[in-house]
Amino acid sequence: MRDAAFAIHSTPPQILAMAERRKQFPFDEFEPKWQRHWEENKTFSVPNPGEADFDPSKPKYYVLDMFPYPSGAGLHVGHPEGYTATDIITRYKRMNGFNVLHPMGWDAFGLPAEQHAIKTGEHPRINTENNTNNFRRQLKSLGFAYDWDREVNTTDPAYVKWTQWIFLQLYHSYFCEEEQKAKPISELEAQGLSREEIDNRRLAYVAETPVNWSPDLGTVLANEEVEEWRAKGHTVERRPLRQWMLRITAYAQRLIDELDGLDWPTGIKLLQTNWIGRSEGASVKFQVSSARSEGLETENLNLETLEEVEVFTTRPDTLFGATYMVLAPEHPLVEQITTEEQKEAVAEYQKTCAGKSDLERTELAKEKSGVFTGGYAINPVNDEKIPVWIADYVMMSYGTGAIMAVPAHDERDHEFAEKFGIEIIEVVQAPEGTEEKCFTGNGTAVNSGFLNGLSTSEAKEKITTWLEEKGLGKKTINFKLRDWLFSRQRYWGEPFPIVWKEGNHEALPESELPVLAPELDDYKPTGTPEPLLSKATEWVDLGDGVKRETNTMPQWGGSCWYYLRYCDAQNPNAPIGKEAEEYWMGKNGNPGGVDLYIGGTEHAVLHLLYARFWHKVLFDLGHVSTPEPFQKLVNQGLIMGEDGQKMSKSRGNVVNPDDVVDLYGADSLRLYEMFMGPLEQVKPWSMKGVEGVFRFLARVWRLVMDTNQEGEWELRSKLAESEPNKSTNKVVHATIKKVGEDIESMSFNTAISQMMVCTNELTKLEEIPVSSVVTLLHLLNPFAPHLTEELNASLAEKFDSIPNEPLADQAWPEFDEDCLLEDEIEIVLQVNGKVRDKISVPAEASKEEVEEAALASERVQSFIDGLTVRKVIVVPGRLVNVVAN
RNA sequence: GCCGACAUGGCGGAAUCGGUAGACGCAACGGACUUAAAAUCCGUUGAGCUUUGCUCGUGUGGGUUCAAGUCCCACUGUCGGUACCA
Repeated sequence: MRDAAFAIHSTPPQILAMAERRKQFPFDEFEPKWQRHWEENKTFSVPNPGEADFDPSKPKYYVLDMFPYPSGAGLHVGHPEGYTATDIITRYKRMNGFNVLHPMGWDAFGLPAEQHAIKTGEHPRINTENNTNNFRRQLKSLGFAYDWDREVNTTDPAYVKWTQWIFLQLYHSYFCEEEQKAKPISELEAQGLSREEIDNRRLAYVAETPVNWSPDLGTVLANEEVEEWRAKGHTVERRPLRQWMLRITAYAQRLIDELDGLDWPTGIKLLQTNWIGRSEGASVKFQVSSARSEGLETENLNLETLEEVEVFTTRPDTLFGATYMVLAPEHPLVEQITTEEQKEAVAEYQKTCAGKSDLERTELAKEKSGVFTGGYAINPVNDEKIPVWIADYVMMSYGTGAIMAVPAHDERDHEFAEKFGIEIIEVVQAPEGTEEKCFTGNGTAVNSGFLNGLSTSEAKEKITTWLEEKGLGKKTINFKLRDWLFSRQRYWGEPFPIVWKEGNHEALPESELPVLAPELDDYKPTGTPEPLLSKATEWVDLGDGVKRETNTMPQWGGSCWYYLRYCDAQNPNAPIGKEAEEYWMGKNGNPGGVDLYIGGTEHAVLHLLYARFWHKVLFDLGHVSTPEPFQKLVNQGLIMGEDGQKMSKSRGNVVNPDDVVDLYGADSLRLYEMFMGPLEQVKPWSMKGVEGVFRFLARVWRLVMDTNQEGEWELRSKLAESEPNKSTNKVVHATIKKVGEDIESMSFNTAISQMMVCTNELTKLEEIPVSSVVTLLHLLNPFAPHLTEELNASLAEKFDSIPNEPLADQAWPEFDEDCLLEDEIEIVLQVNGKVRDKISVPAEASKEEVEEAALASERVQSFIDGLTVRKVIVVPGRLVNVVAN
């Protein structure tokens, strides 16, 4: 997936200079060696149900990384942060007897490859392949435990086929409101609906809509993408275009409700909920004069010439205070309503607005603007004539594109009314003590006829019922979420499996998938909204007036379902086989299939929302067995530059992982990324910090290895097959306990510090028990797999008690609670909450005994001398607090 | 403006349920080893003071409690998201 754009980098010389090349242990020899070992032995390949070697007795665990967009810049240090975390979990779960699925792949469609193709004339596939190879090399050099047999690439024809297949599932489905789920379109056909009626209900449909069009990129862009490309100097303008849309709004309610059962950060849940933006209110119908009905300007209304405008409001209780109405400048009724005198001003204003993007409209939002249309609306509650304005603070794309304006109780309306001298009528009395110029809270209805005296919530209810009875309105729920604009005019994306016949779209049969784009002579944009693929006239024209759809899908298409493909990556007959889907994605009593998903927050309302939508459609249609794709989500925090600023080429603070691996080895990079601080936190890079963990790994190495006279590495003479003593056992078992618990809670930094403590203890010993060392190597293995495997292999060669088997294939150590018990416990003695002394008592001492010992303390006595002891608080195993005055 | 997250030594951070604030690492300083340096090893390192010890100390101000980094109220600052959504 694309992340905040990172430019090409290599670590700047000043940072490299800090790290002179010192190899305290030969990581450059054993790291590639173990990587080769894992690759040749397919150590981390995991079989599917039904395959040889599949062990059904083991529980499954699916650990997923957000797959990268293989940019030309290569990995940056942010990638290995999340990847190391999932890798530790993977290795830990494997050692704990799970079948672990931990795959990697490439989100490889996208504009940068196409930009490269425009420049060089080279097919984007070649550039993509080069970049992918580089990314794969980099990831392998970090020793991640991926099952590379399951590698997927969204641009692979075998993958494109199933992305298109899923699009067709959307195309062939509609959303059944009663059952709140997707159902086959064939049901509507059976009901005898017309072609048009059916097309209007498909989950994938064609509509004319205003979009962000960039002439020099030659494509439309999602709202979220506009800023990024503008910053790179491209122009983006708004214009209406006919586009493919996906009906994600049908799922708005479920996308909110079903977040409930997910183990996601509350911030992300909130972000999605706000993005979907549910608001409850009422729609109200207003009669509006049209330009032809001069009558409205007088007292004599000519009802025959009235138009009807519907508005949405969350405050129907303020209807009596609606003193004007505003239509969005693009509202279709504006033309009919505008009077002859106002025509010129209105047209002028519309023109100004049309040239602005949403963004510009917002930037200029400080000052309200608008124009009176000359038309009037009738307030249905009191038959008052209210002026109709157009203003760009009303958006065509939300609600009905029209509002009733209540200047007394809405800040925007208030500002507007003040500027243009429109009447302001108070209809909600604020509670005592509230002094606001424009009260927007809940209060008591006043000046509101039959609503007077009611509380805001009662008034809302009463007016809504009243409107419904009169047929003037009804209770309505509105969502901010818009349907998903799903087509792009670029080349490097999946073509739609659609053809056009006599102005109608038609799906290609499954047998014709994948539909692949033809080679082009040049990849330059057409300069018009005509998609690039339209240049391939032979490919487009299928004869008999049948033409191919020339738009392509956005990058999000491939990333919406890649986690499913990993489960059954080679399946030629389906996107995912039933048995594989049920095993890896299947129910464990959880709504989500993937057990752990780690990635950045930048996809909170993009990929993570889109993927949930597709998954729900597939669930409704019976293709997957859980309603949600991702059970547990964790966001890793951004890694800042050494200067505390965001890493960027222009600041010269970018760190290239290749350089770090070169200087300190992959294990050091992995360990440092985990030792920096809590995974989810934003934190600055420090080359000195890398050196710190490098020194720790060197200490672990020297715990086992020593140089002989010839300067060769050999096992240390202090190692012995002896029984560890009590205190050694205590620290080792405490480490087993803490590291296990910390991995489970993803507190990797504290797990590492405990292993540092343990290493320091073992280093001090005159005779080092190999069993303790090997236990430490097990614990450290998920973090620093190369070093630990190498040391373990060396030990196994010499000592018979050590199994000659890679750590990755061994079980996670268990701790013995008895080893953690102490004979004597240190008790802190406080007087009035201040620490005054520390005593040692037997572990089994009773409360009374501890209290007695505490009061016997000379130091305590000296502090309570002359005072009366009021209370003695004994916290078993911890402290005694003597309260005296 | 709104929403969210965060605030602890010179720095990154630790502190499970309210119970010894500063684990672990970095940096700094002192020592050992060395002809010397690097590496390594050992030690010191929150601040202040009248230094066997005492006082202060987790953004600010208040509160609850025998006891507050942790809980409650109010505020300030930093970062992130979002923005005329009726």
